[in-house]
Amino acid sequence: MDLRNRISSHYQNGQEIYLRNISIDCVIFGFHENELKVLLLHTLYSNLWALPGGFILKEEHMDDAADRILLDRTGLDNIYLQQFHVFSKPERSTKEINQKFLKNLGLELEESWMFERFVTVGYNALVDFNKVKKLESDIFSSKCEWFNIDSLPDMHLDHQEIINTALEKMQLDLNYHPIGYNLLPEKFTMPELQKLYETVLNKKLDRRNFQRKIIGAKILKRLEETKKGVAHKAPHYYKFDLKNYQTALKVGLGFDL
Amino acid sequence: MDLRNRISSHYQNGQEIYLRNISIDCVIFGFHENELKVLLLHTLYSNLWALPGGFILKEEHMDDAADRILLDRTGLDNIYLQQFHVFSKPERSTKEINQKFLKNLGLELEESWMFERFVTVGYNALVDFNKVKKLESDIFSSKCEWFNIDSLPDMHLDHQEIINTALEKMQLDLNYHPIGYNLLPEKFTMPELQKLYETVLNKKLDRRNFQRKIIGAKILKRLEETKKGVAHKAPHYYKFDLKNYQTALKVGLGFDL
DNA sequence: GCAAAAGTGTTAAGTCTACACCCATGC
DNA sequence: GCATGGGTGTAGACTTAACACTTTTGC
Repeated sequence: MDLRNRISSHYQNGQEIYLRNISIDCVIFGFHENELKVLLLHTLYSNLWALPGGFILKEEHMDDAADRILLDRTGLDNIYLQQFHVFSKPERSTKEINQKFLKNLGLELEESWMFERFVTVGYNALVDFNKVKKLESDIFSSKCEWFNIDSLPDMHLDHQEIINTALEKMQLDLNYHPIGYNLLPEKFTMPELQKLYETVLNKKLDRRNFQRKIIGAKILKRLEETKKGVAHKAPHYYKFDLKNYQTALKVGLGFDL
Repeated sequence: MDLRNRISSHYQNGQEIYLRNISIDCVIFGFHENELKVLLLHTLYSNLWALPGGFILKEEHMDDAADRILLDRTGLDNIYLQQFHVFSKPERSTKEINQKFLKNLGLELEESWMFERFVTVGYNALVDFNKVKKLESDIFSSKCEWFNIDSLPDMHLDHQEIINTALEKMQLDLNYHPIGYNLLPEKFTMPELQKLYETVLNKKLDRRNFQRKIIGAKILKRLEETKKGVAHKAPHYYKFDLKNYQTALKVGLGFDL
């Protein structure tokens, strides 16, 4: 089935398998070369970029739908994914915009469940940039790429607002919950972890105090192994102590950074 | 139009005015005689109690829908209402349950938009128990009553879980945001405010430290007037300094209690 | 005058911030 | 051997927790 047919079929029959009026958009953060990245798709029907999103199957838990969307785009499984906000402006997507998009693809339809209003649930995900080998666009997009958080392209609908809210939410969460697992490689150095926090929080942290606090939280295990090939004292590698990390996710860290 | 007709019409034609597959449930907290209360409706179709809920009109912002629901039940306007979580278990409401409920009302239907699965968005509201003069049930319920948070009756669907989550969320929020406005009368004493915090947090707080912190947050204005008719030193009345209160809602209090 | 609860201040413990020195490595 | 950046300790500032005494009021 060619792309046009698949899109047309989605517009004409999607309501048979998906819930109506509700969608999911994922803000997938990655961390690479000391920069915070977001995963975006280039839409086929406009010159805009969109968040990876999708719909909820009729018998599917919404969280599973978000997992599925993430898996489809990145091949990643078992990711810490959380809903953070519902976006529900009535004008956020309209029949007119949708018809225009379809027209750009050479399709025309009078009625479709896709023309109805959608309320969208925003999900946050933190993934290991390096583990993402596959980047697959969906049927509405041609490319799937990482963008630096502070040089984003023009965005589809209210997706810029969704990203802003996701970032704010993540910064708030940082004060309670650890991050890093899923976002860093399995072994990492303390300065790398600190860079991550600094990037997400967008502020400098004291190296010594940071180390003391994180160590105090007991979410790390220090390895004997040190990083090789650096022109200075070799930093230790650490990995997360998954058991304590999970606990901290639930009960919080107990301090601010 | 009698009640049965109204319900029947809602089941048969509701989809013309409401979004499908998505509903709203409000956890409305009130504070009275040192106890935290929740507003519940007694369902007509079962012996269970339900959260005040409803649906989103096709051209309505979801937040407005929540406001409307609250207004309809309590007559209260301009309430601090926030979405806190989306509940989306596929089995949380089923066609079978709905048909059973209808049958209890002497109605029978083969198909209805109401038989489809619903994802529900939980909203938190804090209201002044004393300002709520009107308590109006909706078309699915016979009574609208306050219940003590720790002696709740048997609940409809997953509404118990929704209340639990709402309470947890509110306890978390307390560490960042002030509460009290909307929940207390316009003038209140410091011990009354403290009781409110103690009740919501479910723990004792030191009277002196509490006072110092709250005063330090500058969200209160002390009045000259004192409470009369108490067999001990008369406490001052306070009211909220709305301007600073609003700021604190956004930027947080800056301390834990 | 006594019981009950409000108002206020102080001290000690704990936490956070800021800062300096030493150490290991590649070049 | 020197430049770079990692590893650790500590003093001072600040915040928080614990606690006691005085005040006002109704009875």
